Amino acid sequence: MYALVDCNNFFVSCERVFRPDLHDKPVVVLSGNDGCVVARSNEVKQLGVKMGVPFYQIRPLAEKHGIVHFSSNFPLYGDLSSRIMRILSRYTDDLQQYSIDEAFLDLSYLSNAAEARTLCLRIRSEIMHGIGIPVSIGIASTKTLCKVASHYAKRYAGYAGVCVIDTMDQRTKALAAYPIDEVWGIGRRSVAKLQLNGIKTALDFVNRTPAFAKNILHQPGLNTWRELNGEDCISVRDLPEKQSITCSRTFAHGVTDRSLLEQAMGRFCARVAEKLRRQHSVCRQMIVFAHTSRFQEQQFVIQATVTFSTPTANTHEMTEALLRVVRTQWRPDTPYKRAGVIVCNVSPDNGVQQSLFDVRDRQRDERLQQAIDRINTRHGQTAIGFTPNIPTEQAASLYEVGAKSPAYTTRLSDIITLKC
DNA sequence: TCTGGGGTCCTAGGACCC
DNA sequence: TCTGGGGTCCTAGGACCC
Repeated sequence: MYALVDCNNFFVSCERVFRPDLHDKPVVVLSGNDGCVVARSNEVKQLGVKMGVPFYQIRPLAEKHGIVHFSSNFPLYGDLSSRIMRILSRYTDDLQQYSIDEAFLDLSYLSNAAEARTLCLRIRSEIMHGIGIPVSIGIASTKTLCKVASHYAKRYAGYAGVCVIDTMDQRTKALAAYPIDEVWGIGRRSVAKLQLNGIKTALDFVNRTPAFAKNILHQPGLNTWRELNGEDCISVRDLPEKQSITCSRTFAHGVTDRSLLEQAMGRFCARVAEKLRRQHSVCRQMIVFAHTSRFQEQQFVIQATVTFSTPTANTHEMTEALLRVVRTQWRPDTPYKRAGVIVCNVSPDNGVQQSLFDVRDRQRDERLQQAIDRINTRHGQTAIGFTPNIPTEQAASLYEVGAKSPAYTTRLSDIITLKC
């Protein structure tokens, strides 16, 4: 038996923790650059605002209904998330965190569904009182069915936030009322294929043969079919080491100044290198890209895949490679709107096979890296680096973060003051 | 005017091996 | 004229997730 704990409207709920005045108000959280809506309160969902719409398209609606908007504040969401996960880990030896706002708990140590429900009601109230985030919990024998259950838990107040799918009868009823496009693992393309075959609900799908599922949707679709039929076959690994790490951003305005672009991309590079080192990994390849707006007719791209002869996680070495790419491919008077760095071919940093023709002094690189990391830990992550030092104001103008809330729980100067 | 960011897994086909 | 059989590894692209 599993329980899926899923935070309700997570980013919005995080903002509300420190703004109780917004509890019944319509609230959205926006993506980078205040571009798209990435989280909506229930009030906003009821107004018909869809996930992912560009914010400018709903501005009139937002003004009319007084929708409050926030720029995304990941330090806050990440911190509240880890507090929730810490609570959950007390209730099982096997906690699989699936995303920033969801986790599966293995509850097979309990003897029946009623016990599971009682426990989950307690977990729910502990998170509500301890952190201030409302969660929904779905309990079932497979992860896909947990998703179904949590969907009902979220929508019907009668469940008090915890819904169990235990018996055949409950499963049939739940699946009959569950649209096929809501099923975990069935995306847009698959929905189109299934609808051509007259499948509208999850029940329609499970009533077909496994051969049909495999034929239309291949192995992943067959796994989903099995899970909906109660066979536990999808595993979720708890925060494994990343196989690839990306840092990319869309800029508020097209960037035509090469130094500015280099500085921005240098930070992306430093970020991915740092994340690599934190998980004790090195990468063999790095993809560097920058391109003009994808909504323009004519597009220009800087794009290259760099292969390191010896796998690395060294910011200096990676930045050198990055700058070579940018300086070779950069076009003057071209407004680069989005850029990024991706590392792939990631492996553990112990036992790196050094290239026979390696000319770098790796021990020296290592000492320099450690010195820089120490300085940046102490004085801020961008205190020193390898790319041009752009005045703070100019660097800040790259991104729109007009409505960002304070880092209430992760920065000393942002801690709230209570007036008693 | 304005349109996010970060991941995973699977599959088919090419290139190569004996 | 006719042209085997059995593998592995890599890659790009598709599909999906939050």
